[in-house]
Amino acid sequence: MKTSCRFAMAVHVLTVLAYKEGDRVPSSQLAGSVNTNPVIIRRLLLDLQAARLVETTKGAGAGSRLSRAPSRIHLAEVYEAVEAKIPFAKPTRKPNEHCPVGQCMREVLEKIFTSAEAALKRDLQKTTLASLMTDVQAICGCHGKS
Amino acid sequence: MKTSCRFAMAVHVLTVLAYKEGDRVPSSQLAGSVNTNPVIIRRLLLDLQAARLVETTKGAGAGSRLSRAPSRIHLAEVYEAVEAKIPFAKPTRKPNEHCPVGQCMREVLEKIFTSAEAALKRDLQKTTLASLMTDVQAICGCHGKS
DNA sequence: CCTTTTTGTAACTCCAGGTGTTACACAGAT
DNA sequence: ATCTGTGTAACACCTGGAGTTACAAAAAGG
Repeated sequence: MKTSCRFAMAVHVLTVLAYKEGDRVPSSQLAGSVNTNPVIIRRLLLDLQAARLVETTKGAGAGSRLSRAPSRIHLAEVYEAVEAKIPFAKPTRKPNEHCPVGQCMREVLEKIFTSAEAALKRDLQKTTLASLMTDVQAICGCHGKS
Repeated sequence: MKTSCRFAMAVHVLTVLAYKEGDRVPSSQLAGSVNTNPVIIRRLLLDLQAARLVETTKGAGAGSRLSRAPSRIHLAEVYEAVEAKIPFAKPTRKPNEHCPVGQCMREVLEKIFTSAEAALKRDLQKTTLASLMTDVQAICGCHGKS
């Protein structure tokens, strides 16, 4: 299994926003922190906006901020917001028609994948942005704005 | 998140082998069931061999078979055997040196990813090849050797 | 109204990884 | 010796994500 970088980037971005405590942060600044292109960040923010995790405004002095307290944002939401909708890849080619096992393989795999992904989300649900921030502080000792 | 097709293919292959009840099955036949190329199957079998899930012999009348009873093979093993070693993608570029959050992001994400993957494996562990076979029977009614 | 800042978005390029294919050496059975 | 089937290399191909540039449109401030 593999995630795209999007989940890691999203967590990074949201953590930065949490530290900014409601200040509007432009995509260029977030891109600086993640060390990527502002457009990548904006595309990510679009997903986070749709999930009501951040609020973004346009214009001079504008940018994004969290739309909720960090304690009320858990990582399962982030995962759902930015990660691909189809978690487990199914083979592109159809299974052999004549093989009895192949016929119902897709259905069986579907069940397994759904259950596994649910377990994964349950685990991510245990971590909130707030608890993540205390971890960050414990590790590198940074806290407060910028 | 996304898996490669390898996990789905591996489950498919192992299920077929389970139905063959110890008979040696050549890669060409397995490829026929999955509807892919025999080389793809052989590459997959190499991983399954390394994980001691199947035994493969060479020569005329040879092929692969399960090395254990289906009830003693659970999907977490299969997952570990064939899936990429690095489950969650980390950004290729290093985070900005000047950003305090970026500094420890990797470490924090590592913890989260490890925990999430463990949860996923625990879920897969609940399904054995044998229980999967009863599901297959329930859905499409096939049972016994091909 | 004009300028500045910043987002949203399109149109690309680039790259990695997985899939598929062909070809061939080697191993084992009869 | 022959036939069957694996292990493996060397490709071509395709998809998806990351990155980049460019530009229209929105909002704020004079």
